[in-house]
Amino acid sequence: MRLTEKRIAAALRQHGYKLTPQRRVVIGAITASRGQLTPAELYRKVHQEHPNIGLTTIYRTLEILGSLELVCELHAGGSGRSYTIGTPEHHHHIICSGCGEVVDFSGYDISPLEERLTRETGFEIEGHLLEFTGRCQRCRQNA
Amino acid sequence: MRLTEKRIAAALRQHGYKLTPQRRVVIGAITASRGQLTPAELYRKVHQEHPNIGLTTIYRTLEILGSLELVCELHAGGSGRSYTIGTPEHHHHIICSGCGEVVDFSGYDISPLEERLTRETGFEIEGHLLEFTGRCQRCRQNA
DNA sequence: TCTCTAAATGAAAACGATTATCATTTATAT
DNA sequence: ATATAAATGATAATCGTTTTCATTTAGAGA
Ligand SMILES: [Mn+2]
Ligand SMILES: [Mn+2]
Ligand SMILES: [Zn+2]
Ligand SMILES: [Zn+2]
Repeated sequence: MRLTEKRIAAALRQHGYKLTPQRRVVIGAITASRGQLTPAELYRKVHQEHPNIGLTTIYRTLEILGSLELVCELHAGGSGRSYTIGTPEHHHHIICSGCGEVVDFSGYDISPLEERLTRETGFEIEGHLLEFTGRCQRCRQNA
Repeated sequence: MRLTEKRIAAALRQHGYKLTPQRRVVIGAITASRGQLTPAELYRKVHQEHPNIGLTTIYRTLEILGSLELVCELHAGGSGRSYTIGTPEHHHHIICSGCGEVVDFSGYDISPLEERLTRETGFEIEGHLLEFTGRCQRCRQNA
């Protein structure tokens, strides 16, 4: 279940951030996309409708949204950042190498593995990164 | 079990790459390190003993070693690339957020989850990214 | 509704990391 | 020893991201 524009706006407010037109536009664009977006892609996308918005603001907005976990940062793709809309619960991602579509999944409990690692290595686990890449149904059929 | 300099050299040869002094030095430095190294760090490290080596060569060597899976690329750390020595078998990483030490672990079978995802999402899984961050024993004691 | 102020914006410049170019050197096969 | 394709390194170019700073503005309060 993906976050809605309304919820994201409310969360921003709750943390004392102002709800500017530029931020609304960025939130709208992320929410509308099924896939992952780089800051530059997002910029191109919103700049058509709203030429009065700078790339810097895109970066700043994404940083805030990321810190509040309202968007997810993806890592599996090569270099450079890319983002996708967040969800209320902890989850992970599958990313299509064909079209870039991002599918969330949850219900996978990683803590047994964490416990094993703590036992075997002495590490205190702080976080994890789990992503899959693959080909979505549509991309497989078109090939 | 980490790859040795000897094995890496042999693999390079096997794939038709020349074994230059610069490549030997890079391989030696990666093999000697317990942690992750960025290209720039690697450069600093080898430049002391071998001033006749360019940063460009570091990049090129790492790209080759990466493509042959002789080194591992890490993703959990913030921005920028970092590398660590490879192993013969498939494995994953735990990275200490304190000192940067990288510990390999294997024996974790991710395919049941892959099958579940294929069933539920229709994706054909191509690859995955699984990394943990945490604090190693030593860093915890020093804090 | 009007005023005020800290927060936000955007243009520009600065910055760091990575890649491309190209003349020179060199590892390796013959 | 020679030949040659591959590799190197200095430099410049490029790309993504951050900083700076003068200007604008959202939202709180009167
Ligand atoms: Mn997500
Ligand atoms: Mn490894
Ligand atoms: Zn697809
Ligand atoms: Zn440590």
